[in-house]
Amino acid sequence: MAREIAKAYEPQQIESHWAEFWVKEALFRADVNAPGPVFSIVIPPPNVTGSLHIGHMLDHTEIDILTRWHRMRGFNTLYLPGMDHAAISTQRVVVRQLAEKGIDYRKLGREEFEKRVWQWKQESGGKITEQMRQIGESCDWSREKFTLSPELSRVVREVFVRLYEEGLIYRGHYMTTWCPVCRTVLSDLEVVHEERQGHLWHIRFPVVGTKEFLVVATTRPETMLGDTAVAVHPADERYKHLVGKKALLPLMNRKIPIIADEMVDREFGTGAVKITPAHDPNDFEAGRRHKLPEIDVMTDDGHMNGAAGAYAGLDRFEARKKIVEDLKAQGLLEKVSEHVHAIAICERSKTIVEPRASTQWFCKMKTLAEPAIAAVERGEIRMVPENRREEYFNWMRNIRDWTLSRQLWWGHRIPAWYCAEHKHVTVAREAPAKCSTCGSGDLTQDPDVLDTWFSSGLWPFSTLGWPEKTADYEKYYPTSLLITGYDILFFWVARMIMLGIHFTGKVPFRAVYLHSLVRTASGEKMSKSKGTGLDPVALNQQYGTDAMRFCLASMAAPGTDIVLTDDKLGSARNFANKIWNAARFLFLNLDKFAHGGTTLEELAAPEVRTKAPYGLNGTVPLIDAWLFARLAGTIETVNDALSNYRFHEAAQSVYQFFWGDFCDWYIEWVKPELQSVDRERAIVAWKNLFAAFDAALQLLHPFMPFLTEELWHQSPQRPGAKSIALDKFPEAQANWKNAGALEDFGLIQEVITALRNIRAEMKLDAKRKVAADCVVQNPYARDLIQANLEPIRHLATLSEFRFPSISLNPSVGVMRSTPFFELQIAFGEGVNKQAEIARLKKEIERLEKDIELKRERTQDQDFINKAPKHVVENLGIAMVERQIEQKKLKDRLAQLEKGS
RNA sequence: GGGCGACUAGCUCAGUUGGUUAGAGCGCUCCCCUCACACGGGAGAGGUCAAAGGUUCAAGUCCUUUGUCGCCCACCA
Repeated sequence: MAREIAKAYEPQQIESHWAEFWVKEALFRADVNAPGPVFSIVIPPPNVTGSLHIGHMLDHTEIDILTRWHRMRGFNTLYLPGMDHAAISTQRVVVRQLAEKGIDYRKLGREEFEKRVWQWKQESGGKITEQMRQIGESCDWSREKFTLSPELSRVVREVFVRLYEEGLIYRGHYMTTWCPVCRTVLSDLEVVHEERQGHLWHIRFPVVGTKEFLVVATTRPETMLGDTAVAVHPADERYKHLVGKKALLPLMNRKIPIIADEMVDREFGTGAVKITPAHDPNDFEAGRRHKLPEIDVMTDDGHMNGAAGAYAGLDRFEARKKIVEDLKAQGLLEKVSEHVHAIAICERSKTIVEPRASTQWFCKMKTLAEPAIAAVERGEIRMVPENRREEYFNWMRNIRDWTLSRQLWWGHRIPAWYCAEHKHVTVAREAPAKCSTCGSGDLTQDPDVLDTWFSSGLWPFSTLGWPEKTADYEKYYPTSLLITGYDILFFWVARMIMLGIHFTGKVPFRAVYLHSLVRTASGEKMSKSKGTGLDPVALNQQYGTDAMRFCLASMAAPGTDIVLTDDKLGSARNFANKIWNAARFLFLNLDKFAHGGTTLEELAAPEVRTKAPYGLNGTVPLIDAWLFARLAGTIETVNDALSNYRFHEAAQSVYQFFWGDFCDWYIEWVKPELQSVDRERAIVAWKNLFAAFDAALQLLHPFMPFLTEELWHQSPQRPGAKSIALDKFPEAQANWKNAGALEDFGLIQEVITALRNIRAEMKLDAKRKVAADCVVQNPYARDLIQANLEPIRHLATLSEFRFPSISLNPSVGVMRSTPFFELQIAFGEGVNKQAEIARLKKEIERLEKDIELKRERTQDQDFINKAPKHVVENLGIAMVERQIEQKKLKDRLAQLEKGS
């Protein structure tokens, strides 16, 4: 039964096959009744508008690695998938699409528009979950959730009503931030600040009844149309005499009071400030203090409105230009100075936002924040990397009320109704029949929807059935872990903690791992909807999903951002190919070997030869004891690293084990043994090879699920098993640990490397077999080397490996030595003496410096007295070793020079 | 205006609690298409750990200052 196995790993077909298999077999469906400790994780719900971008790829890779790892270790595991309705960005997408078809969404009307969005969601909203299936995420698809589903909307209303009844949600008229492109109010978090070079316009306000001017400085001249006062500091001598008088607002010819207020900074600008209560947060407060009228001069889309007099209808920036021109023409522009200031920009539309007083729904955050701060302080939620804690505390301690309402159509409609007669508010879980205050039946629901993060804030418990005490909720809440990017720490993580504790009395997750962001080569953040990023789907096609996963994992050091490049993906792809080819070697040779009559099952039944303590008598070969000791160490490192979200360390460790240890040394070492005429011996070799390979596949599976699943199925073992994903993660056996074997094999490796080094430096033909001599003083080391004579000869391409009883004569060949052994290849084999002389000189000099440093230290009384004993001892030993080595080299050099 | 992080090999980055000779991948040099793999094998070169002080017997690692870069938070017109 000779097999056909491709020479290079071709991931495409294999991936789609197993992706389909995992979904079809519903392998990852969680069972509340299954045994084992619980590991539950909910996905950071991607936007329904989205397709898989590189940030998701990282998120999802990390989540899936940990999920698969836990599952294989016997945890009752749930990975719950889902999507976010993403109020503002979804609305933007659909509005744009309609506009492309020449349809104005406002003309459609709300009901029709919502219908179109749902329709759109039906058609293309599932893209990202489809991609998640393709990349093999081990989700429980039967539990998939959507934030705007009827089921979760119920939870949203429940929470809203409860918070309202507790007095934590209120409606009021305050200063808010308005985006003229999105045409909605935003929360603080949706606004980003950017330093820009701007201007400070100094404008003359004539003081009524005098010839004086009061000069005010502003960065936004267009807002002056809504000015209702000018303020100076009460103690400012320059202006004291003007307080109480009126100023004439230029262009509008409105008389406005000159007031005194402590808020004014005498040092800034002219020390006089125009007050625009409707368009500036400070001015809003001042307006309240001084009972000033509030004049909103803008429309929802950033044009000047009817209150703006002659400027009505102009775009806000057009209006600014015109106003400046007009002021100049009237001689009222004192001067213009350069001014650097931070301007506020809508995170989504990138337009400059406007401070604007409006009536909105808010949530009081202080009371919610306190227990959320405490939970992290007490360590009930572990935050990784830890330095993010400070950021979290800082934000939470200075938290401000959350603007909940949005002037959008797509989202959770606010469950508040107003009666026609008195505008009484009725907040209810379901549409009420009459006003709760006056009993009127003429009710209208609030047109606004909730900030999309309101429903995402409930995600860990809303998805598990809360407020009902469902089996899922009881079993899987609190979730074990949250993995997401640090860019949404405040948007999402903090709010989940606050709302989770408030409503369930428990933290929503035991740990938060905030991962790195993936950046472009130029260091720019690749984020949702930006379009700057690499396309992971295309890259997965090109390199393989496993390679992508492994690449991301191996770069995902906590706290550092990732720059993904082709060469890195390429090397991960090479690793996948290496694994594939190691398997190919196993399978092809196994087939050949099996013709001898031994069944595959027999060969594959693991029988690790490390049960007895390994020794030189041959009962347990050194190579096996060494490999399984390395395996044990690798398992330990991987487990430890993954427990601490150190993906890069886990990946690196398994990479080194597979490539460096298993392929480069173990396979090469046992190759001759596998073909041995001694069939018993060969069978045992095969069993060990398989046992190690099997463990390696399991170890690799969380990182590279497709490749390992494929190879696991191609392996001849375990009849009846369904998937490696349900197999066990390898556990290090107690008798695998073997410090002696590690050390002893290390010596053998040194011998082989030293021999190869001579060959390479002396430019010997790589294929030419040469004779070498070896002198070992230490009897144990000599026995060890002699016991492994055959493999050494094979791996170092030697014709003969001799152990002369007399010491070696440096004048007859090139040598290498360590404290344990001396090796020599004679000049007759074609080596260059002069090159060796030069090398020796350099080496002696290097040792000289090293010895000198060590000598100084060993003579330092402070060091001897204060450093730990073992450090002092080790240093002494090291120095003596160096001295001996140097002496040898000097002798050798002397003899070589004498001979030449 | 506050707060945080980074600076280690040509490039991209690791480096847990301070302790012999600071690691990896890619790139580079030399040799090899050996019957798993050239997406490979073997052997190498390459670093005064941004700078200056300090603590310590001992500093890439701890402290201070400086420089360069990046990020977050912040209602100064």
